[in-house]
Amino acid sequence: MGASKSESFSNEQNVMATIFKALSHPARIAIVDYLLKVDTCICGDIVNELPLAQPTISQHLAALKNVSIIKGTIEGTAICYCINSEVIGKIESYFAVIRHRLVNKCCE
Amino acid sequence: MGASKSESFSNEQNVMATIFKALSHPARIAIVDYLLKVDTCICGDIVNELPLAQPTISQHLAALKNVSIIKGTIEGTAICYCINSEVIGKIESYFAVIRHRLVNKCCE
DNA sequence: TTTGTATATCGTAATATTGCAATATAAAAA
DNA sequence: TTTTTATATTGCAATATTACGATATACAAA
Repeated sequence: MGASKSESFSNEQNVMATIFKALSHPARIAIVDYLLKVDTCICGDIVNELPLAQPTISQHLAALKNVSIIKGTIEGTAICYCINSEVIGKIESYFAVIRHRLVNKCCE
Repeated sequence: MGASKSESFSNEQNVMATIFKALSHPARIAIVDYLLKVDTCICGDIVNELPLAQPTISQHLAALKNVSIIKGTIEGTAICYCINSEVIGKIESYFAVIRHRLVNKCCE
């Protein structure tokens, strides 16, 4: 085998795993970091910021865009990428539920 | 190549990517879900809960344990796994920072 | 000690990811 | 139209992940 048996899990479980997979590479964390650091939404000069070739950055951006962690808006020739706070909120509430359920659990 | 160039990124970026990678598979999300659902910390009957073979579950548990999302305590022959709220807190503060920096950003 | 129970590790096949050179696309500028 | 600029896609090699049968380990019970 080798492929993950996603049919065996709930839709919600697959969705969360897919979101976390998008964040599972340091380059993509670095892209999120950079998008947060710059004041305005920034376009493709992420290529100058990271030690990766342009096609590689483009792939990582696509991975983040596919799960809507970032959004891209066309600005002339360039594309302005920025963080989509909606998905951030979804992740936050996932952990809020965990936090809530952890109260009065064992192992502490 | 094919290996991710982790040397090129900050330690914090690698740490966060590694934590998210541990959560990037639906079986591991299902394990976290299950650990939250059961009242007490549960041991290896996760094998009966998920449609995966015992060695596969063991691998997924090891992946979660490696990044301290879960902790395992030996209880006789069995091992009692449970969620480690410390790491959950680390992830929560990561997103709290993002949330904080998203205020007054563009793209909304 | 032998047996049973719980979990981990090994070996390996199938599949997915990563990275980049080369190339394509698409819109603005000349 | 041609050129430039910004980004995406293709193709492919290197590497990582996933899944599981077989086997090992480790401890408890008989």
